[in-house]
Amino acid sequence: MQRHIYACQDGCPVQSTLQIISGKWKAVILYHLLKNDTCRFGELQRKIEDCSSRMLALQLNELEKDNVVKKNVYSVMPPKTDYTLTEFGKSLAPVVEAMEKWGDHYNQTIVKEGHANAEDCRALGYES
Amino acid sequence: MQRHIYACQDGCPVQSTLQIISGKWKAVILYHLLKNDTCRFGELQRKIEDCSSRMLALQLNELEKDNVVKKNVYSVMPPKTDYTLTEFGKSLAPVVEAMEKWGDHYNQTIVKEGHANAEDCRALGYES
DNA sequence: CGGGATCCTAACCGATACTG
DNA sequence: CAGTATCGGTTAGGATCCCG
Repeated sequence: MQRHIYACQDGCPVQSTLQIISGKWKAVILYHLLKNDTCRFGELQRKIEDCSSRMLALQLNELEKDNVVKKNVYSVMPPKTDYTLTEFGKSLAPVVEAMEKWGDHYNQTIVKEGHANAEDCRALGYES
Repeated sequence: MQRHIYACQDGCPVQSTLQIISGKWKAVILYHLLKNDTCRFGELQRKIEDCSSRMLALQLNELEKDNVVKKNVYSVMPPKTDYTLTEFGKSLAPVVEAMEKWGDHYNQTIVKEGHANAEDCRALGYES
C-alpha cells in the first residue's frame, strides 16, 4: 500500500523532500543504512537507542511504502529481517550527508574545541 | 526562553541537525529566507500557503529561540516585522540546498507518476 | 528475534476570535 | 499587518502484551 504523496507543483522542492524524509527517525535510519549498507532490525534499534521498537517499525514501514528502503524477510526461526536502501533511497544520500556534516561540525565545535561563539553555544543549548 | 537542545556527543550528527530543523515548516522557511535574504511575515505566509499564520509564528519563534533567524520589529502602525537568517542559520544552507536539489528532481520526474521506482531513479540520473 | 495489536496520554495543529 | 489566545479534534508516540 503506497503512501499518498502529493505534488508540490507550484511549490517548494523542500516540501517535496520533506514528504519523504520528515518523520522523527527517518533521516537517522537513512544515515545508518548509508553507512552500513545492510542492517537488521535489532541492529538499527541498537544504533538508534532512543527509538522504540514500535516507532522503528512504523518508520521503516513508511520508508518501505515510499520505496526508500527494501525489507528482506528470511523465513527462519527465530525471525530474521534486514533492510537495505533502494536506489531511490540512495539518491537521498546528498541530503543526509549534508545533515551529517552540519551536525558533525557543530558537535565537534561545541564539544571538543570549545571555542564556538556564544551564539552557537546558545543555539546548541550550552552555556557560553 | 530557550528551547532545550540536548547534545548528541556519543551520538548521531543527523540527530543534532534534526533538533534544529525538524518541524513542519522550518526547512521551508529556511529555504525562502536563503533565497530572499529578508522576508516579512506576510510575505512568508504567501510563499508557504499551506502554513497557517499561527503555525508560521510558532515555527519562527522556535527558529528565533534557536538563533537561526533574527526577527526585526519596527514600531510602526500598522505593525511591520521582518526576518533574516543569522550567520548560524546561514550555515544550514548546504542542508537546505541538498533538500532543494533533491526535491526539484523529484518534482520533475516522479510525482507526476504518483510513485517512485527504480526506473525513475535512473531517469533522475542516479546510478542503479 | 522481529515485529503487530491495544490502550492511553501528551503534543500537535487547525479554526476562530481578538488586538495594538 | 503581525501576530496571540483559546478551544477542541487529531495524531504521535510510550507502555505493555502478545505471537510465530
